[in-house]
Order: sequence, then structure tokens, then C-alpha cells
Amino acid sequence: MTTRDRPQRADATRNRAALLAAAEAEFAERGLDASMADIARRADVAKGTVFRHFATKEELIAAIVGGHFQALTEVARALGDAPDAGAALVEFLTMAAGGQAHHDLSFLQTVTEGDSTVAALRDELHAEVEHLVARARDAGAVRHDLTGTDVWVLICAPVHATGFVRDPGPDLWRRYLAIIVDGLRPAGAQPLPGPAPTWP
Amino acid sequence: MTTRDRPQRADATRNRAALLAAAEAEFAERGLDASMADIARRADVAKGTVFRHFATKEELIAAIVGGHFQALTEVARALGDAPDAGAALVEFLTMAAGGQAHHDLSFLQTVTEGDSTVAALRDELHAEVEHLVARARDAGAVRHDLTGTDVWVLICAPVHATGFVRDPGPDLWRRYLAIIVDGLRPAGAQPLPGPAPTWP
Amino acid sequence: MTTRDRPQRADATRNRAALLAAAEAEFAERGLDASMADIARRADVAKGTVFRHFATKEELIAAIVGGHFQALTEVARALGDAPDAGAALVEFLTMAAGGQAHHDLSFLQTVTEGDSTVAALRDELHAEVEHLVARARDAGAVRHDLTGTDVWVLICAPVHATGFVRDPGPDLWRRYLAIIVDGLRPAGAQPLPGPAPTWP
Amino acid sequence: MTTRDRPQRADATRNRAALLAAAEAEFAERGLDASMADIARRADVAKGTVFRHFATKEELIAAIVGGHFQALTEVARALGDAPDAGAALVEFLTMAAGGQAHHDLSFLQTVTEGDSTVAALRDELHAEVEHLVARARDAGAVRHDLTGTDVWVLICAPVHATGFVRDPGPDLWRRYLAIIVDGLRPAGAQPLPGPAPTWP
DNA sequence: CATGAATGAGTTTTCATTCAT
DNA sequence: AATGAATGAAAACTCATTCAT
Repeated sequence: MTTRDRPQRADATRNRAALLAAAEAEFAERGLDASMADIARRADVAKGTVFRHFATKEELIAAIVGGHFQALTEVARALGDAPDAGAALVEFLTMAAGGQAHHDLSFLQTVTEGDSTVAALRDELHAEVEHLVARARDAGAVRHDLTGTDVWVLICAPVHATGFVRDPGPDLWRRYLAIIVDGLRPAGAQPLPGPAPTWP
Repeated sequence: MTTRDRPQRADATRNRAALLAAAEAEFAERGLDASMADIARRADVAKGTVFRHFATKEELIAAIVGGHFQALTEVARALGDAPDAGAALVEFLTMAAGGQAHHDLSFLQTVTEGDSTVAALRDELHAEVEHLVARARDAGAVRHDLTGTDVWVLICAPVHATGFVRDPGPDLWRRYLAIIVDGLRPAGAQPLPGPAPTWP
Repeated sequence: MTTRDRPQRADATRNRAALLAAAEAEFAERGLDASMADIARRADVAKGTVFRHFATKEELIAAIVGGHFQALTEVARALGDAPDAGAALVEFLTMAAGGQAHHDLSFLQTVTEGDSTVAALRDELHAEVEHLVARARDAGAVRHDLTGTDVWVLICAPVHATGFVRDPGPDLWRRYLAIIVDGLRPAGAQPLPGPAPTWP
Repeated sequence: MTTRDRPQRADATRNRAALLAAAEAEFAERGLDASMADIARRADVAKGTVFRHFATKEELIAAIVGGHFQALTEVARALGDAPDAGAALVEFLTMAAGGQAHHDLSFLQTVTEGDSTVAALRDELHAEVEHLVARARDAGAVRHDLTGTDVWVLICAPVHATGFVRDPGPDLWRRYLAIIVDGLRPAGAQPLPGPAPTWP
């Protein structure tokens, strides 16, 4: 009845944050099979507390993925009207890869296919990427046949590539981002084969 | 009691092949969580038979991954003395990606970390890639700061990228291979940042 | 620290009543597995409040069962000296069944086996039933070998029977009460087999 | 492939029977909340074995309920053309109650509502009951306004009633069956109120 | 006093693996 | 050799109960 605002959110907020952090770490280490029990232990809370905050494992994953989309959307927005459109796109890709470098969680996206909240955040980010690419294309900074969706699918590539060597240094992804960025440039570009993918 | 050398190797060989095919299909569809029972059912054999051929799930995965390494090694060897070293490297990457396009099983590699047989096959393939890259580099077909390991880690990138759109056409990976290949070229290449990764 | 005798008993009383009503509804709908959380939600109070009023789920159930026993005891007492003893017994059974028709909670009794308060209320009701039956027997309105305990165990039968059809009308129990009442009559009664049950 | 007939069903058959027996005992003692783990322990098999035989708890319950329906259907069929139709109906009710006397599992029926196999077996039994009642009615052995469905809903009443005393003797149910049977007789019957329930 | 977050034992179910037939 | 039944260690999730605010 007297729900009032929400007073003692102190520990609850702390727990939620601890859970998200623990979950990211566990998923990064163990993959999709990371168990809710291990996540709870890592966050130093009881099993039941995980489910109080995230009713299902999917909901927890959705919170993680959605959070990352939101953070990247803010990055993209901040770059959306930078004077050098080509540099803005590169900066965006650098920030995106840098964020993944610690924990590559891109594989979590497959689980969130059916989640409309995540889908909305994903579409929002995609639109920003499309905008960054359009500006870079108009400025002649990237090849003319490149679409926002092309860039979208390549966002995770630099970090993902580093997963194939034993001990990737913390900055190894920068090499592969550089290669891909060079591949996006108009200079000496061979025409891209096939039609661009449609979104969604 | 070894009355004969191999009594009915026909059945056993057929079963082994059927199991590998079924396992690839199941892993491609269901990811690492594909169950041994489903694989057995798909191969139309009993669960026990799977374990007669592959003592553990890891061993089955190792067989799959090792097989793919072997197949790619043959491809690389066949291209190892082609007259156009640059084209040979591109052809190799195309064959590698084309093979994954149907069934992307690269995620299985993480499970085989500890398997020395797979490691040997992996190293063998890596050496061939190194060879292809060295020739292409010597021929001026790729940027001078590119190593075989750089190419190694990028092999899976084109197909992996296609996983981020809803309905990737069967040839979508060619777009991203084209971008990466353009990024490998010396024309207009910015120097690659950081040291190249060491192998292993 | 007992500054006053009862500060805001109004709220507490209202909550207790709301909780009992909510609990009856939940138990009727979901059976014994109705959760304390759902009961709290239905009563529009917090989970902790349920436990302030009823220290355990068993205590809550005991309160429900005891309340029903008390209500029926009053009904029986009001009929205890009616001029027509046979009609009084039928009226009692009708009132008892009518009360259950909306919410059949007889299954809750099994949980209260160990509760002495409930046992006392139960025995009180049983004594009244015994009285009603004795008077009816003395008046020749029911078979001579019928005991109060026999009637006691049959109280829930009419409503329970209706649970075996899909959509029992709200008055279907009257058919089965009529059959049982006819079975209690002396006319054409075959002697009851075995000894009557004892009441502990 | 070579599924052949089914050879070593020895232990499997034993286990299935042991599981059904254990499940009946557990459900009778603990109600619907009897746990699959306890059932396994009582049957002296591992937890997993329960699920090999009955994929879900509901399936196990359906097997129990369906089995009881089948057994009763055979009883009813055997009595379907007995010369004394009234005695046949009484005999059927006696057999039905006698079967429940040890383990009252009628509450399991509610769980099987959605199971079409059980529904078919239920309808089959209901048809037999309808037949027995029709014959008894035609023979003037039971009241003219009695339907098969009326009898159907009363089948469990005698045993259910015994649940309300502390230590019901093994034959106490016979007293309440006798009362109900007397209530079914035409002698001195008051007309049944309301319409008979429809099936299903 | 009421609230609702936290707890942790318990539930159903899955699955890699073993083993009797 | 093949089969499929049995095993038992998790996993996701629920819920009565406790307790800090």
C-alpha cells in the first residue's frame, strides 16, 4: 500500500551491480554455460538473490547485453556530429573494441534474440552506427559501397580474432582493428561482392 | 584373442563417419551444448556406440576440430607453391571461410586447448599459413608488417561476422572477406600498431 | 516500553482478516502449494506482514481451519435444541456443505494434525455433531447404528464428490447430500458393517 | 538400426514396476508434493532412472491414474452382464473402494486433466459405469433419477470419508459405502434436487 | 510495525558417462 | 561390438522464513 518511493535500495543496488559484474566475469570465463550458482558465489550473495534481481538466466543476459548496447549508443551519439566523420567512425570502433577487450561477451547476443527490450536497444545502436557510416561515406572517408550494417557485423571482429592466440596482449586487438579499418578505406578498394545485408 | 586384424571394419568406419557428420550438424545447430544423445540419434546409432568411438565428448570435439585442421592443411599445401603468392593467400582464405560458411564450428576450438594431437595438427596448419603469408609478403602482395599469425587469427572473422545479422545469405561472408583482404594489402596501409602476436 | 495497550489495532485487525480471506482464496485455487508470497500479494500486504500475523504457514492454515470449525460449531449449537431433530441434522449438513461449496478447504485439515488449538476446536465441533446425531437417532430420524463420528466423516463428501466433474454447477452438491441423507434414514437401511470408528 | 524386439527388459520392467509402486506409496503418504527423489530412493533406483521411465512427474502420475482406470474398467466389464444388475453395481463400488482403501490417490486425477491418454481411459471407465447404472436402474435396483455420472463422482467418497478419523480400520470404508448404497436405493428415496451433471 | 531484500534448502529435470546384456 | 538402461552430479528455479531498514 504505502510503497512510497524506494528507501533502502542501498544493498539492493550494490548487489545488482555486483551481480552484473560477476556475471560478466563468469560468462567471459566459462561461456554461456556459466552457472547461476557460480555467479552468485562470485558476487558473494546467495543463489536466491540472483533470481530476485533477474528472474531467469535469460533476463540476466539481457541486462548485460542491453547495458552494453546502451553504453555504446552513448559513445556513438557523442561522435555523431564530430567534424571529421572518418575519424569519428574509427574512434567508435576503437571504443567498441576496447570495451570488449577485457570481456568478450558478444556470444551472449544469440540468447537475447527474443527479447524486445534488447532488440529496441540494439536497433537504437544500429541506427547510430548507420549514421556514423553514412557521414563517413559522404565524406569520402570509407568505401562508397559500405553500409552501416556492414560495419555493425564487424564491430566484434578485432577482439574475437585475438581469441585464437594463447596469450593475446591487452592491445592485440588494435592490430586487427587497423587491418579492418584499412579495409574500409576507399583507397585501392575492390568492389564488395554481393548485396549488402538488410537490417534487421 | 585377436583372431583377425579387423573383423567388420566396414560398419565401424561407416559409424565413425556418420557420427562425425552428425556431431558437426548438432554442434552447428545447438552449439557446445549439443548432447551426445542427440548426436547418437542423428547418426542412427545407440548412445553407447558414440562412446565406443570417442571416449569422451571432448575427444569427439577434438576429432572434429583436428579433421578440419587437416583438411585446411591440405588446401594450404596445394597452394604453397602457386605462382601468384598473393592470389594463393586469398584463395586459401576463401576456401577456409567457404568451409565454415555452412557449419561454423570455430567455437569448438576452445574445448581442445589441452589436446596435444589437435595441437600438433593446429601447428602444422599454422606453419602452412605462415608459409603462404611469407611468400605473399615477399611478393609484395600483402603489407610488410603482416605475420602468419595475424592471418591465422583472421581466418574465422568473415564467417563469424555474418552471425550478427538475422538471415545472412550463403555468400555474405564474401563481403567481409573482401574487406579484410583489402585491409591486408600494402596499398595505403597504415602501419600496424603493437607487436605481432607470438605463436603459440 | 508498552506505552499503550494497543496502538493501531485497526490496521492489524484489517490485515489479519484480509490475510485470512486471501489465504482461503489462494488455497482454494492453488491447493496446499499456494505460496505465502501470493497470499501476501492478494492481501495487498508485504510478505513480512504475513509472518508477523502467522509465524509459519502451518499456523496460517491452522487459523483457517480453526475458524471454519468455530463457525460450524455455532451453526450446530443453534440447531442443538431444534424441535425436529432429524431436520436439524439435515440442516446442519446442508449449512456445512454450503459453506464448502465456494471454497473447498477440507484438504487443509491434514496439515493441522499436530495443532492442539485446532484439535480442541475440532473436538468441540465433533461433540456438537455427536449431540445432533444422538437427538436424531433418539427421534428415529436416522438409522439406529449411526454415530456422530459417522456423520462427521461424511460432512465433506457431497462437495468433494462434485470435484470429479468438469464444471459442477454451484448446487450440484445438493444431489449428493440428498443421496447421503437418504442413506442415513432408517427406512430400508441395511445394518452398517463393522464397528463404528472411535473418536480419539 | 537393429532394434529387434526387446531383449533385456528384465531389470527395466522390474524397475518400472518398482517405480510405480514406490510412487503410489509416496503420493499416498506425502500427497502431490511427494518428490521424485524420494520416489527414486523408495524404489531403490537412481534419480535419473525415474526420468528414463517417466519423462516428467506428470507423466508418472498419468501412468498411475491411467493404470487405475484400466484396472477398474476391467472390473466393470466383468460385471457388465451379471444377472443381478443391482448386486453388480454394488460389487463394482465395493471393488473400487477396496482398491483405494490402501492408497487413496484420487487427488492425482486433477493433475492429469490435460492428458488425452488418461482422458480416453477415464471415458472408457465412465462408459462402463454408465452401463452398470443403466442396468441397475432398469432393474429397479437404484432410484430412477440416478445417472452414471452421479455414481462416478461418488466412487471415491467412502474411502475419502475415512480420512477424517485418526486410525481408520482397514474396513471402515465399508460403513460409508453401505450408507451411500442405501442412499442409492429406490426405497424411500426423496427426488434428487437439480439437474444431473453432464459428462464430461 | 510494515516492508521487501536476502537466504539456502529443496524441486524437477538434463546429460555425460558406465556397464550389464 | 552394439545396445540402451542405470547412474549421479549439476543446473535452473521456488519458496518458507529471517532480518536490516
